[in-house]
Amino acid sequence: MKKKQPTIKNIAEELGISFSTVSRALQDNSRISTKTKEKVWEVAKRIEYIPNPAAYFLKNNKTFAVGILIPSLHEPFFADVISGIENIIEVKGYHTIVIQSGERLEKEQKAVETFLRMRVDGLIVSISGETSQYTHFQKLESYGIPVVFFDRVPREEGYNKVKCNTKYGATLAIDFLHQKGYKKIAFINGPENLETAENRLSGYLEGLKKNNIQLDPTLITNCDLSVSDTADKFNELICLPEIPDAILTFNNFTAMYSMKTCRKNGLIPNKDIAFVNFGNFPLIEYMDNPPMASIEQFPKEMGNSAAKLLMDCLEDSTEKTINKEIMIQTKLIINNL
Amino acid sequence: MKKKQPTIKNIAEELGISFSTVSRALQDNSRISTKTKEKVWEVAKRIEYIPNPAAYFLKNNKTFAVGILIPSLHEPFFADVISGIENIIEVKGYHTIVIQSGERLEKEQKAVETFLRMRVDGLIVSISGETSQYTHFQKLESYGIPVVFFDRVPREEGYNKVKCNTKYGATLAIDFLHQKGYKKIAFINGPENLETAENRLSGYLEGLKKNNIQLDPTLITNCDLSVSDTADKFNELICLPEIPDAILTFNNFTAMYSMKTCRKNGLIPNKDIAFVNFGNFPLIEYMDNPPMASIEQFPKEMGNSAAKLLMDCLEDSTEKTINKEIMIQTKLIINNL
DNA sequence: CAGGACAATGCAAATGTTTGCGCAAAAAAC
DNA sequence: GTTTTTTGCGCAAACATTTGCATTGTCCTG
Repeated sequence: MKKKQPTIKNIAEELGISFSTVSRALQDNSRISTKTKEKVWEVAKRIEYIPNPAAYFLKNNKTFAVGILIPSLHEPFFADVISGIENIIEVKGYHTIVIQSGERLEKEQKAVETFLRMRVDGLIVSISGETSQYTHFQKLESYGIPVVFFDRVPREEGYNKVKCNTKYGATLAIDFLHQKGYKKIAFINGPENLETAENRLSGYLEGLKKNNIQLDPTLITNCDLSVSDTADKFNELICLPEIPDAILTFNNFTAMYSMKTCRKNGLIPNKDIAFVNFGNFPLIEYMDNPPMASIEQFPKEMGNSAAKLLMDCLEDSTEKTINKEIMIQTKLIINNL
Repeated sequence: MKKKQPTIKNIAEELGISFSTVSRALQDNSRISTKTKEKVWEVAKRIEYIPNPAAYFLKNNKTFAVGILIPSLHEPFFADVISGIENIIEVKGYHTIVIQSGERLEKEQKAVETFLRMRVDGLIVSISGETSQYTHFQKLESYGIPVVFFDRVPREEGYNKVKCNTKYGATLAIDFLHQKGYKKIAFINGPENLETAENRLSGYLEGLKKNNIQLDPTLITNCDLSVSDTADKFNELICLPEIPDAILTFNNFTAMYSMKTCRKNGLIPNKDIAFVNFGNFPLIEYMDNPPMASIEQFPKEMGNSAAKLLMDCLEDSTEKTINKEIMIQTKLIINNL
């Protein structure tokens, strides 16, 4: 059975003073004499008193819990973002609760319910590949729980967003490939409902125009990020009358999946078809034949920014929620073989 | 500002009954008439009442929170274990709080403090590479908070453990390599303080004996799981008068790190030196040249077992804590190229 | 030496639940 | 028609904490 942890009452009894005095002493309130405070602190330390967060919440309506809602822990990008978030919030006394949506809208909605039940103070979210309406998040806002979206953000206005300049990244990728002499550059993009997919596409288009490459719409395709669909889309591409000589992929996994399919078809990645991907996979340097280049999205910075923005929302007690958009730069990293 | 979520008082006021009746109605208590219950349920649903967990905790001393303490989220093994845990506990109404120790004892101790502060109901732990004393966990037990260790467990008796039969796995690996004709099989093991490292070693030794391979102690080395130390240990191995023709590594990362160092030295993995590793890396199938074989540790099963054991501890209100050891089997997976 | 000022502390209410106990009214038993 | 049982519900305490207000004691001032 669970033994109770010490409370301020235990301290009060031991010192023969009232527990309200103890409470104030622990808060270093000026109304309590230094002598009493020191006695209280001594006892508190000795019996290893830890304030009870449940009681604190009842009075102050604050849990110091931040919910993190992401598609999957297995994508190293998100694991990095989490580390970035934690670094910022832990020094402010907050802790995190992570839930994975698994790219499913239904699980995402359930997760929001869970966060509501747990009374988190705020939420940091990257939406699932299926999400295109945001009513479940509006419920949070209606209770005054601030939400910060990162990377995969709602398409609508009126939300806190930390975005990544994937449009620019896509253009960089085309520049790079064009300079290397590639002409038929395909794009396996992510789900159309994701704004970032749209941005990547517009960067891709801009890159083509800039480098005077003729647009071929058959080279552009969207996948649902699953293994099978990525493979299907890759197979469609290499069945075209003119096989692409380079492919840009939505993330690490679509890169991996399509490179595997590439090999299965007897084609050698980066030799027969050049690969460039979004998201710099930390293990890429341990691959024999990684994508030729990757668009680094600086997940740690994104985590930092998202966390800072959320902290601002939580500390600024101004009535209206902040609605800020932050843009993180991208960079093209050439994976030297 | 945070708006308050509805309470049972709101329901009581709306129906003009006392809130204790509402409480009992929500619990489907037999003392309340069906008619009243139905009215209560209707209102509760309409105003989207969610019980306040803080208030519940004050009365019942239960948070329905399970702490998970792991070395790193970036090791896919642990990400899989987490999914395994969640599948079990979420149906029982629990949720998880994950903290990474980063292989550091100090962070691990701090994490335990945090879990204590948050009043988690129980804890699932895989200890850091630095951990060889367990006093910080004993404090948890002294408050009656059950702890289940998995994979990396304390060397001492008297704890709940979900282990993996890595000893058997190591023997399987030697069998495999011997059968393939390898004779000088090196072993880059993990930190000596980990019991699982000891088990892997004894499986390695048993495998050698079983296959009549002469033991060469210079082929056995321990690393601290960092990139640099792994590389160092690999370099030492290939500076030996007799270079090993095969290497068994402690986990996915040591495999990756040493394969990279291998290539840096102009040697081709699996051609000049065969690689076999513990932990089946999910992305291994997307590598051009993965380790020749991997010892699958079934992380999802481990997560399931650990979670079930913890649930047993939490539900069995028998005074004494259960001290159970569960063994998960391993399997050698040949990574077809 | 009464009165006020001020310092140090205690009381009690409030937060949202659960639950033992008690109380009324209706139903059943005599 | 009185007593007993049952039914249905409310009161209030308890959980750990914070905080507005009240209380006590001491010292100073007029």
